[in-house]
Amino acid sequence: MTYVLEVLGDKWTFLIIRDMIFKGCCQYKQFIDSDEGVATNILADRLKKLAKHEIITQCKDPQNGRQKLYHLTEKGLDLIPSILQLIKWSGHHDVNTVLSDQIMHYLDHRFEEAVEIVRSEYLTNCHVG
Amino acid sequence: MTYVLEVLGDKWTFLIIRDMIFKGCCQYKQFIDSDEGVATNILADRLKKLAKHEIITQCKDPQNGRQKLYHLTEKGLDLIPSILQLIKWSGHHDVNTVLSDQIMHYLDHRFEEAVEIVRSEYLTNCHVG
DNA sequence: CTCTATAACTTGCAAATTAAAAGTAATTCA
DNA sequence: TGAATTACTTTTAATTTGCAAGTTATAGAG
Repeated sequence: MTYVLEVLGDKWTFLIIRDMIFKGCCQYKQFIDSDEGVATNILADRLKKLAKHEIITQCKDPQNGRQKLYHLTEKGLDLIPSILQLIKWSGHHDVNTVLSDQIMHYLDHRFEEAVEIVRSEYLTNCHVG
Repeated sequence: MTYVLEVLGDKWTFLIIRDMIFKGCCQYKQFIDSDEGVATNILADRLKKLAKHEIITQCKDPQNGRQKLYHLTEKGLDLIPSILQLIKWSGHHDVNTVLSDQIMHYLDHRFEEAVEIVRSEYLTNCHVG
């Protein structure tokens, strides 16, 4: 539990992982352009930290040598249930979090399926082994 | 999701809620004495914030007028699934988090039951309506 | 082959936040 | 009445953050 906090107990770290899972973000630029507005030094620091904890991997884009690609590891993907539970909580208790009836139904009654959908969607879009 | 971070995106807030759920902490002194070592000003600030968001309630102890009692609301109790998912993740990926086979089995295969057990145990120990 | 653009950082500094220590207020118990 | 306990608040120093401005490496255009 202390480890979870070391890894996730920070706003920006959390948002980075969320943007990877749900927006398919995998480049430095994409995180910077994301609506949250993270500072460049903070982003670099958090990406380094996440890589150190093996939650993400960093590699050169074979198509474009000046870009790097960030991808979630299995350990990172295993955070999907936790994040979905938090989204579910928001759906129930935060007026500003408006989720469709279908999504709420999945979260409330078919949680494991929801996890699988999010996971396989990520793997499809980010086509990594 | 932004709301979750506003509420939980902070190490100490998270630890306070965890200590309430799993250690039955309900007094200022208990949080201070807890192994984590939170500073008094930070604790006061976070308890105020949690009360403002209606995740906990604050009331005078009828038995001892100089004490206050902090209790989780329904909204706060609804965080149990999120926290259990994080514990489950720790059990799988952090070498320092050692959970018994029985607990891991519950988290992996009977998650809803685990949530109910933790919830009703809290309600029993903290005997609030 | 040079020149400009782009991506991914790093550095420096002011501002905000946190931690540690000491102080305060209300209540209880001797 | 006076010491102890609980729940804070205040002060100050240290740490962390956010912003702006560099820096490095690669790509593509001419």
